Amino acid sequence: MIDRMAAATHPSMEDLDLPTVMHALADPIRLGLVRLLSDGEERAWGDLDAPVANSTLSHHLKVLRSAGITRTREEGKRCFVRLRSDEFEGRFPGLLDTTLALAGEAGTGVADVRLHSAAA
Amino acid sequence: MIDRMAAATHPSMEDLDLPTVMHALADPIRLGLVRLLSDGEERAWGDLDAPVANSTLSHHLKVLRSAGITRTREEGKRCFVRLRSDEFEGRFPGLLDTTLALAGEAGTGVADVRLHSAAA
DNA sequence: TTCTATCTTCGACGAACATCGAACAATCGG
DNA sequence: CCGATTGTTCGATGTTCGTCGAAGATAGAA
Repeated sequence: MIDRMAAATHPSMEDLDLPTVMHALADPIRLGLVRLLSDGEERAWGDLDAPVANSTLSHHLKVLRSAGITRTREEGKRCFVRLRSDEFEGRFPGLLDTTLALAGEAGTGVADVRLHSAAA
Repeated sequence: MIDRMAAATHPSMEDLDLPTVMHALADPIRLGLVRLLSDGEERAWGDLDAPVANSTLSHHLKVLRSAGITRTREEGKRCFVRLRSDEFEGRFPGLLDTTLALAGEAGTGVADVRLHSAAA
């Protein structure tokens, strides 16, 4: 149907509003993903190990992408994800850094998202 | 039924998790309320002028209260609301300040919540 | 071309959510 | 005691959300 080739659509930062962004950050799995990506490195989709089905993981990544938080790059058959840190910082100053600092601590209700065995 | 006298229940900061807090901050009306309270002053419930029915406003204030963001005080027949700034800062450092800074700007999707004519 | 790996989309489900009006409880003033 | 004021709760409605499995689409390997 869609577009592994049409390159997953990414919103312009100007088009984003605060409620949308907050909502994207209001889920344990998505916070776990953001935490995993917090070092700024790009990660392969297939290396992401979250406690949900692949279809659900795809959904969560779409929500993060739609909220301007992550960028997805397609390379052949595989996908890579990373934070849009700099751009996001320009639109919502401080929000990502603050959230990452909080999501990094234990007991904050963030899901355990890690990398599959063969880490990069 | 309940308890204008049992004093609206407020959670302990340790019992709060990040997804809950983010969710509370993911609504235009609630962000508008938080913005209105951002100066730290206590406001009378009846002075709050939000574009929703009273029952809905009551609901939103309950969500904020349950997320540890606001505190409600009852004095006789009337209610007063204020932010739990200091306590909240201790549990989620930086989050409230960052959010308030962002909610204060235009074009961020925050609802227009103000005070009724007779402002305090 | 055919098969395989890699995501994405579809369709469905139950749960949670925002919203309203009406009914209710509590307090204060006659 | 009666009535007005002030929020809160209830019940209902329509929407959105998180989740899954199955089916689809694409790129590369065989």
